[in-house]
Amino acid sequence: MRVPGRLFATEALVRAMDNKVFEQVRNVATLPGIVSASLAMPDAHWGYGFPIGGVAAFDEDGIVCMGGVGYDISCGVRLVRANIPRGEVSPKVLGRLADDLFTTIPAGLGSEGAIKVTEGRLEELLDQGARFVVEQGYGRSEDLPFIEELGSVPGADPSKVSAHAKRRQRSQLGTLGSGNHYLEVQQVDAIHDSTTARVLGLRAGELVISIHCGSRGLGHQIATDYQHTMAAATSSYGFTLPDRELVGAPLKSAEGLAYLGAMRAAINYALANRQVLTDLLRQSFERVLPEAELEVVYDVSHNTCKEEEHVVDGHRQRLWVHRKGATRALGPGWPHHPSAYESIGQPVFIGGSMGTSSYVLAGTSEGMRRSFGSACHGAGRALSRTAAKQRFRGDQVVRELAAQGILVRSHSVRGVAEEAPGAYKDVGEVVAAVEAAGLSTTVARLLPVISVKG
DNA sequence: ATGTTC
Repeated sequence: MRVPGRLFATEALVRAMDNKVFEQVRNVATLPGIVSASLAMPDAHWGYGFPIGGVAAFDEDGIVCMGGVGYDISCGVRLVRANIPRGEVSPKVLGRLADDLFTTIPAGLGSEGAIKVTEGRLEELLDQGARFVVEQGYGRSEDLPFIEELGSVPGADPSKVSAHAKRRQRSQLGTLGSGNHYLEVQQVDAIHDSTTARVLGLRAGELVISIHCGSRGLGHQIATDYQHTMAAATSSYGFTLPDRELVGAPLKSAEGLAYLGAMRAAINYALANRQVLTDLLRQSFERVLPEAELEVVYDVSHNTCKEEEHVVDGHRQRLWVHRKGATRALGPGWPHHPSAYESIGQPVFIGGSMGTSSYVLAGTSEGMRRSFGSACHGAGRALSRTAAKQRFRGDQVVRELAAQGILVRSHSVRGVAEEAPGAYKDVGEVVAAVEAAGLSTTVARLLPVISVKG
């Protein structure tokens, strides 16, 4: 190991962790150019090469690893506030909203949207992200300051994205996908930090909407393509690795630069995807609940590699920070923050599971020192998908949640069983561990009202 | 996560 491994968690969470996580944290610590420590968040679990919940930063002489980002490039969460109290919406209207969202928001494996992007326009989309789709009429220019990187990460290189990856996304812009992706209408249940909540426009009892999804088939295909490129690079640059899943290329190499260019294109695709979904969301609310006024609170990813400046051992350094299942949570004054958020750290959105809480957090200066400005990303599974399917029945889960007043609309009964609340750890415990470690502070808790899933 | 095993 070149650096120590460091795990942020409570004793109970460490005991619940797969031993594979510790092995993977240790493996990542051996990689060329890694700085300070190989980190894992309290929701860490076994992933491809890196643990999901893993954070690792490399200096310019280090490498970039596709396993440090994962297959769902730039998966993330956008929070939108509706500026209307739940109490002002009747159960009947909530039911109509659930049905309208279910028909309006394309979701599910292989789901397709109504938008076809021609090849020429796709290059612009991959280069400009949410900024491009706003110009095309999806959403408002006022949304852009409230998206990470102002809606468009620089340095994307669409020419490094394979024709196959481009083809796979053909009808996928503005779609949720499947698995743990969802669109959820929630109510602000508890305010933990009233000052920051006020800055974010979050008021107890009001409705908000979380959109959790990524770059769909495009990002997945980029990861698959570069897995092969990186394997070839690893052997040609003569790295010896503890795990072949950790293949990577020097940051300055042709292969490394190509991956970074393609990965940033996928980031822009994901930002555009969530922007188009926001537009569909507004259309749905406009039909059913026109009193609502939908404004973007923020949009943040949890599967990325980003070039950032951090202070390490007293001096400022340019680093490439891999966050895989770890939310960027930069401290106050972070680059590209909207002026309205001058006084607070980067907003962080932690999804629980269907039927449980989600949390809004904010990054801290201490998190900058301890985790390169990173936090957890979710509850983390307690049961595998297979185990969850054996334990739960999807139709029964839907009925039980309906009895609690939570409306689930899903394209897949089996998917609901896999995503049952009982298949996940307690998200509150994970969030408490992040806060105890000083990585972020808790701002508000959200409770589900309507859940739209693939 | 993923046209869920090229």
